[in-house]
Amino acid sequence: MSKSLVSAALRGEAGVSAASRERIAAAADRLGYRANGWAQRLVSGRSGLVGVLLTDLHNEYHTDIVNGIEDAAHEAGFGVILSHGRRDRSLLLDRLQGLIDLGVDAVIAVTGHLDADALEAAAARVPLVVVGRPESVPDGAGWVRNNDEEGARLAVAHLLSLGHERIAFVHGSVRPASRARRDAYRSLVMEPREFSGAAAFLASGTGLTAVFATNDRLGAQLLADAADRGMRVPDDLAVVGYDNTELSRLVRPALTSVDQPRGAMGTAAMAQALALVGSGSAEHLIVAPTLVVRGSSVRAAPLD
Amino acid sequence: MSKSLVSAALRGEAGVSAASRERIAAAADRLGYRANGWAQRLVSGRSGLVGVLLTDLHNEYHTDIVNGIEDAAHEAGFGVILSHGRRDRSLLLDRLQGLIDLGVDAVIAVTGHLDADALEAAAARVPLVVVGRPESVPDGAGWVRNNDEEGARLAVAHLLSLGHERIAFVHGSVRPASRARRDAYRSLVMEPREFSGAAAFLASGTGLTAVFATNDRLGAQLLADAADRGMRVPDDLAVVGYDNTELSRLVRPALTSVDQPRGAMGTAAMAQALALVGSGSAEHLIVAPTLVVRGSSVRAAPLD
DNA sequence: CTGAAAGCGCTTACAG
DNA sequence: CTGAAAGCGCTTACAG
Repeated sequence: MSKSLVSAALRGEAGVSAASRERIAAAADRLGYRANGWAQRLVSGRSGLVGVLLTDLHNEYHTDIVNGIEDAAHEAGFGVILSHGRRDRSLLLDRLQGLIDLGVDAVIAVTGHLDADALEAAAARVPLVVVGRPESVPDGAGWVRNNDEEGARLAVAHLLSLGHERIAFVHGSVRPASRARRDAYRSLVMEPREFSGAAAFLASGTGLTAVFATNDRLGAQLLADAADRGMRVPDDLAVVGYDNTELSRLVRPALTSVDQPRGAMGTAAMAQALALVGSGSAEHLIVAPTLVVRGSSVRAAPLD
Repeated sequence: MSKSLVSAALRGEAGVSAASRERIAAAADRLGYRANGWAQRLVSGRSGLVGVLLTDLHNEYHTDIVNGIEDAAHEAGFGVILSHGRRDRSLLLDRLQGLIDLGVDAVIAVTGHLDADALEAAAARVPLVVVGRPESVPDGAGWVRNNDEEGARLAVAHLLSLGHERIAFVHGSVRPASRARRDAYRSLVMEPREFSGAAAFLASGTGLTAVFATNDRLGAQLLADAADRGMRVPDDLAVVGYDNTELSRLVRPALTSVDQPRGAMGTAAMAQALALVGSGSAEHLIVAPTLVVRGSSVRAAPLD
């Protein structure tokens, strides 16, 4: 039983008799032997690992994308390593560097918070796929995002179809995704009114009858603030959010929201990462959002 | 400029002149050189990495603990690798094995979902710290959890002090933490009534006036279901949750909830992991929960 | 500070 | 299938 035989058997290489394979597996089991991963990686030059960089763990949007990535990675025999930079730019860069130094075969950045330079630098060192909407994506990197313009259109068209004419847009931080939604909103509404934060909107007292929030958290905040002021939703105010997270189902009235196919986005991102590792090139993908109607915009809507 | 000098300089070892250090750093920068981490780990036998095993990403409870771990790890010069097994037992075991195979210096399992055997096997292979409440924790492993009995006592005492006499307990899956809360609840209430799930409670129509939910998600679900049935909270029904997550602040009325010092728990877990790596032994830590009163139990409570 | 040597634990050919 | 050899890219002594 040579060293090479054991190595081949343990890695499941062809050309090892069933008898040896079994004997070796049994012995390894008995001895608790496991190949040293660092030595394997050192010699093979590949890690079998893909690094996932997250902005924010505590957000279902990110989580479901990660699940999609993990499913696809597992199927391809890859391990997934998660790292998260909260919303701190320098922390995010630090974690990105950490993943690259670790030697992952590819990085999937699930964030819109990295600037062009940082992405450029990362893409030069490792196959890179971005999920989300940063300022720009370097050539040669993969990219998956939803069609924000279309999502905004769905939201606004829904409110217009309900007879609302004075519709506001509420955003938090102004990032590319939010900006795209706002631009689409502007092009569809006669007198666009934008507010930064739920409080600003409600304090304005402008008599607007509907609001499109750029994410569910803001949407939920609007519902809470409206309730605190004794406003009835959707009668006094109709609200539409974005992301269709669990939150949209837990609040009352439940929140009408634009859905992104998160699992599919993760799976596609992993497929692009594999393509980059293999052929060196990857496609970009823009997925279509859909609208999920609930009680925050239509009284008779199902509770979900 | 020998290989050894470069190695020492790059690792910031003492005994390298400032001049060499600078020249070497500059050259490395120019060439884009970075030491191969696998080779370093292979030869040093240490990874500088701690693996964190999560049950569920999309839960603020877990997220804040991770933040605490990361802060402490960063301070100690350690990197953090996250891995998550959703709520699937075999997936969780798989990920745990993956972390160990990767060669992390310690594993922090932020979950109560691993059974005694799995924990025992893991602890035999790597310094292990558990955050949460599994069935049992192996000797030699670190452990951090909150005092569930005390948390339940805070919740029930609060409701009793408001004059409620018929208080229900609602749980989801029955795990040790939930069981401990239930046992404490039982010992404090005259006629304990337990329900599995929010729907079961509300369908019962028993005229109970208050409910203690074993987590915020269930609490939020109870609020939603109560609203759907036209019940007024807290007048018709008072609700208390557990975990004091963002959800408790976003729903209306806002949810009274038991808080665990999550960040501190993460920090303590990392400290235990370092102690295990160093001296080989670690303490157990049980932290005290506190009660955060909001509108779901007291009408006049601040909105938060 | 320098430089050559040994070795970390594997995989990869290669001759048998 | 076997076994010896070389090498992956580093760090660790060690003699100068």
